[in-house]
Amino acid sequence: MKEQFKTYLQKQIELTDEQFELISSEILVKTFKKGTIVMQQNTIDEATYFVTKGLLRAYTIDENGKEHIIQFAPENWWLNDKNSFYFGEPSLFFIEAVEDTEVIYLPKQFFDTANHLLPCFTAWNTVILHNSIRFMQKRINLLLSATAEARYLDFMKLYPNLMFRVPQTMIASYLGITPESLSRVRKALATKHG
Amino acid sequence: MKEQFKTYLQKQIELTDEQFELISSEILVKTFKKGTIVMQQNTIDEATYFVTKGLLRAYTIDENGKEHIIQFAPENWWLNDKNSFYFGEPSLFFIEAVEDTEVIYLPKQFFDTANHLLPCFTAWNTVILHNSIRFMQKRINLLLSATAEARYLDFMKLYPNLMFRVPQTMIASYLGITPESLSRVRKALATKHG
DNA sequence: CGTGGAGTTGAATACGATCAACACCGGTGG
DNA sequence: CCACCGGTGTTGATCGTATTCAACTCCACG
Repeated sequence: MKEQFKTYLQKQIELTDEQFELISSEILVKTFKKGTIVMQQNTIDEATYFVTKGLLRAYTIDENGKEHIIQFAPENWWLNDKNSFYFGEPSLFFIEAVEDTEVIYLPKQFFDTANHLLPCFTAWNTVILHNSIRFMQKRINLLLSATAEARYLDFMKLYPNLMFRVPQTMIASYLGITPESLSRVRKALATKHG
Repeated sequence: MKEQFKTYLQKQIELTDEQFELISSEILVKTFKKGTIVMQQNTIDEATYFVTKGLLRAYTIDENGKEHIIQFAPENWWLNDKNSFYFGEPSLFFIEAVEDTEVIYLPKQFFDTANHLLPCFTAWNTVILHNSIRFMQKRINLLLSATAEARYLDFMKLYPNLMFRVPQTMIASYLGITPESLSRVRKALATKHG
């Protein structure tokens, strides 16, 4: 619920309870059952999701019907489709609830008012954006340069907890390989390290 | 020179000549001959480059000595290594001048003062960050889902001018394939379309 | 118990990588 | 003016990694 989001924010920036009251009128709490499509491709919905419980994934489907996962969003992660959220264009992704999930739904104007009322909010949000770019640059580099095995090892280091929450099929589609290939990579690693 | 940067900024945001004077004291003009390494990997330099003339590329070198291009930056593009620029950690990339190049060199404090003196600068900078994330999300999706040929076609649409400025070897390493493969892709496309 | 989805394994295939040779072009110096 | 050179791109032959398609196991859940 909103309480958890407030706690999170107060850990990140200076924020009184009163200030939170002012900005929180814009936000909604939404829950989704496992497997629900939270957002369809090619739709416009100028909002960001903040996950308070559960797990979301953003993915595309190519012309052969295969899914490709752009990003996972577990607890305390942000997720949005930039095309839709920020530029008002049709979304590139689908967003789906991988588990039963609860999110804070933040329309664009939430950010406008937060930026107005809380000077430090802007600076903090900028850090998040830079950090997100840093992560994506690293991911691009891995996709360009690393083998399936190396990418899998990196994934395990980056999201140790997701390993046990996400079916292997989805991990494979995040890594850009088939589920069969991932299975073989895992087998090779297992025999390698005993 | 700085004049070109001013013109660029004034097209983007409200900015008087006096305001530009105030913020421009922080910036430097630098030039690099073709082939110069502008920034080494694993160095810390908290600055951003704005290209006024020429072309930069950001790339990594893997353990086999192969290069992988993360990004090109032609005229009026921004380029930085987030690790170094924003987080003060050793850089992930090399940056090299692909052509004789002139840049505006913007230390981190330039952004601090610009944010202070020009309220609209922050908002505009945020748009740039969101846009850059959008581009990277799209690139990740392509790397996950598209064949070498499809990625090449997308590259041509996105950077029609770079086609003729960048050696094929570099395009290949941006696309994540070998120069030989790119050559074959081009041949296949040529025979396909006459 | 059965049923269906997730994961594993095997065999055949395809796509891009690798290694090597060669063509082409622009620049340099005899 | 020509011979040489190095860098860039092309082509061919072979190799390797991941894909595809199919069968099978294993649970979780009804």
